[in-house]
Amino acid sequence: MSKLNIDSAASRKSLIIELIENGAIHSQSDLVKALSKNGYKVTQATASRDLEDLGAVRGKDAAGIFRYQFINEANSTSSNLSNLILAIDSSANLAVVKTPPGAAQLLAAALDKGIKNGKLPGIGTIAGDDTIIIVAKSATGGNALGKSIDRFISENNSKRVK
Amino acid sequence: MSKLNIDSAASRKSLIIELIENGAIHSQSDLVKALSKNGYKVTQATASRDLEDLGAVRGKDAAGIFRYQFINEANSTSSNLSNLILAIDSSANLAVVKTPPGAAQLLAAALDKGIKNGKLPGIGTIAGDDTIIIVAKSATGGNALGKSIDRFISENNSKRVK
DNA sequence: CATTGATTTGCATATTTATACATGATAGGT
DNA sequence: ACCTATCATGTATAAATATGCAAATCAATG
Repeated sequence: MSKLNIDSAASRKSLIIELIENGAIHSQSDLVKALSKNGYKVTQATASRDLEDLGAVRGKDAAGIFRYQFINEANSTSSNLSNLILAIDSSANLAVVKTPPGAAQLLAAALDKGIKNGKLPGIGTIAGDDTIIIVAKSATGGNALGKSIDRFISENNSKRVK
Repeated sequence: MSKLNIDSAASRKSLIIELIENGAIHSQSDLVKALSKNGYKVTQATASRDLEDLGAVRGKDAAGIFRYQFINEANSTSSNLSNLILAIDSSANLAVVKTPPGAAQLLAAALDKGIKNGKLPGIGTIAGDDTIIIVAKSATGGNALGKSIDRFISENNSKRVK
């Protein structure tokens, strides 16, 4: 794990989020091609699974063209924060959490509580729209912090995400 | 047209909205069966087209089970009200407009303006969550009112829905 | 009520997506 | 280092969905 971004699964999903937000993914084979251009060689089966994990669905846009897009998170948000964690990555003293669009602030609020309580070994967070960066206490604590976050959110929420 | 509700397309779509909101539709063949139980005999192809028209998409729910559901309307809402008209039906002095869940109030506000301006031959509206009833001036004006509504909304908004 | 143009639908099929199973990789525990 | 359990992935295929085309239906008009 760790290192900057060459570790398959998590970073691949981050890329998929970007690709979808750019509106460029019309089918799973599209996605396979786009990933391939960026150095990720996976098959349609993996694309299908990734999209499922990310909660992306295929529907026609305003122009009547199929695109993958993110479904309204309102449903899952209410009960289960762990649904909002799409990927956790780390580097040196940082952990990086990807969320569905718009969910970062909400999830970051929960992480802040964890830090305040001493349940998470971090010293602070910043959240954008779909990404949260959490700063660890130690210079190499990013990786461990990522794992703590995963545990923290899953313990405080009923169902664990697959 | 008109009559109460035995006219295929529009009322079938209304039913589909209900079925989806009840969370009972997991696939298009599910939908074909459910429609059949309610007296609508259509094939999977028609189900596919109806779902497309309604903007419903298939994605896994919190429990990991596939369900059809409505996509976040926020996108289309902003620019184009005609996207919000899913079906227009009429009976005697009433026109009935179906919208995606939650969009009825918004669309009704626009219709109210049209009435106020004299651009729509109606005398008032009531809106629920996904349905608007508009009362026509004349005892048989529902049908014509429905058509006026369609025209009114499409003229005041850029793109016409398919 | 015949004609025309537009809309809806089914049929058959192409396209797309999901998944059972097998395999290789990874992490933990002893 | 070995064993074991868990997870990620590909392969092959099943399941589900979209769509070109033709037939049927409907609306409007003379």
